Amino acid sequence: MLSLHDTATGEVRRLELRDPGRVSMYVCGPTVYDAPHLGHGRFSLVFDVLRRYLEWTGLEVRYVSNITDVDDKIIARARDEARSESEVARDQEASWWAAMEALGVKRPTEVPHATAYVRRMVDVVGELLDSGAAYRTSTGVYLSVDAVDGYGLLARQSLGSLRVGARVDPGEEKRSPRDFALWKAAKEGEPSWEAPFGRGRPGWHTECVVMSLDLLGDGFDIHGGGEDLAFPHHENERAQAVVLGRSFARHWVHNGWVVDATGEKMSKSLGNFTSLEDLLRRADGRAYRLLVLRAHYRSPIEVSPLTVADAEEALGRLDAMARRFGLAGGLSEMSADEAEEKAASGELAEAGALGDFRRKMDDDLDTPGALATIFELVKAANVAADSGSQQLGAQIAATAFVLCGSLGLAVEPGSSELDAATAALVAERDAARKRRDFVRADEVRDQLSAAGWVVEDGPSGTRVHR
RNA sequence: GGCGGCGUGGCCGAGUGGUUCAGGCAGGGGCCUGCAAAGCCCUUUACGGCGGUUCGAUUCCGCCCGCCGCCUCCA
Repeated sequence: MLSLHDTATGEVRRLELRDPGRVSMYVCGPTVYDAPHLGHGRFSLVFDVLRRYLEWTGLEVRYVSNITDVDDKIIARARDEARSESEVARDQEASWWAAMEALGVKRPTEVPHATAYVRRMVDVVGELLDSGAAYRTSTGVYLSVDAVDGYGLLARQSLGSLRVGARVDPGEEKRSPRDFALWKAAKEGEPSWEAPFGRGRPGWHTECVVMSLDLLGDGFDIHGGGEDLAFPHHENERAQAVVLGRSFARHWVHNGWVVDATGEKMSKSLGNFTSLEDLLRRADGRAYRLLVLRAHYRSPIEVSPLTVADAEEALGRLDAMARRFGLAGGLSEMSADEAEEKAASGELAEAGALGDFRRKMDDDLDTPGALATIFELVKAANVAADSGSQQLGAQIAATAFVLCGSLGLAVEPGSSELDAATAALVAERDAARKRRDFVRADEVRDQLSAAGWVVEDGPSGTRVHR
């Protein structure tokens, strides 16, 4: 069974499931006010890999990830563009899913939208008011963090040691600067909903606690997101659950930053971010997945033209393997159990590698180690084939292919479907080489390369792909 | 100020108290090839500094230097 680092304890511990065989996980999704950037891509990939790996090992995963579609920044953008908030949210959500598809991220099993949960949030805010931990002001409803046992757990700091950052806005009438908004009183021209404590809209920290508990139930298994969400966002969600007397996430998982070539965190406020769209225009989405997998999920990753190109080269090595051994399709969906059966029956080679791979993944998702296992298989497959054991090579390669599939890394042989003109050129090159007319053969190769084909000569003649 | 992380060979990036090696990429040499491509083989004291513990530390402890993050919207 998998062990994962838990932010609440600061330790790697075994994942103890609420319901054996079934995993419930909630990952904070995007606020749809702008184009998704590399950081969004990273958390999506990290949790997609976690989800896929759990599924691959035979667990049933319920993966909920929300869309925040009501928020200050959406309102601000709508205002700037003289559009409605719902239009902004709809458009930005569309580019979110387009980017997710390009990255090969599986759709979560449920995607709750904040605006569809306002009723439930109103109920919860009412309960928090009834409990006495929340209070009303002229600007909304706030939760008093002093009323929360163990506030600061996820920051791993005591309440008293948390420095107060921003000054308290006198207009907010908060009792403590760290109190946070559960409900924001309606302002002219902003989206708002009716509530017993006044018309308004929900605060960000309320939607996730409501939706996660509503869909996954008390004591669900994993709550995840980027490291910067640990505090205060996740802490504030937890605070509400504590006040409500409901058991919340059993395990907190947070991923590290994307940093630029100077080692600085990529963020909107610093302006040093790259949109996913920019990256995907320049590079294969699979290369970004590989780049993310090459570092441990809690470490920062450097994304720069250099590291992306490096990942693309490594990906090319995997694709070349698929080409050499004719791997495709269905294999990549083989589960761990099936793979082990096939390894036992000899259909897949290198059974030891399966165990090795799982040991590494089970150790807090050591994806760099898992990739090393895969690349060792690639080499072993090539060595076997080079020494004449084509079949053994193919079995080893198939094992590597299955493991890539478990990480959502779609290894592809590339397209080698030829149009008639290309096929004719290939035939001509073969003929020219046969009669040792290398001048003509080279001319044909140049023509093919100019048309975007990669030319490889093998024992069975010229092969091209792109 | 509080809390936390990091510093590994040209680059990215794992890992470990001690004999042999993470892995990828790039460069160099070789094999194969008509030439390429792909593939394979080889590639020179790698572990921030100073102390300490130890038979032995890159790995443990202390100090120092440097970098980064959270404490405020942020994946």
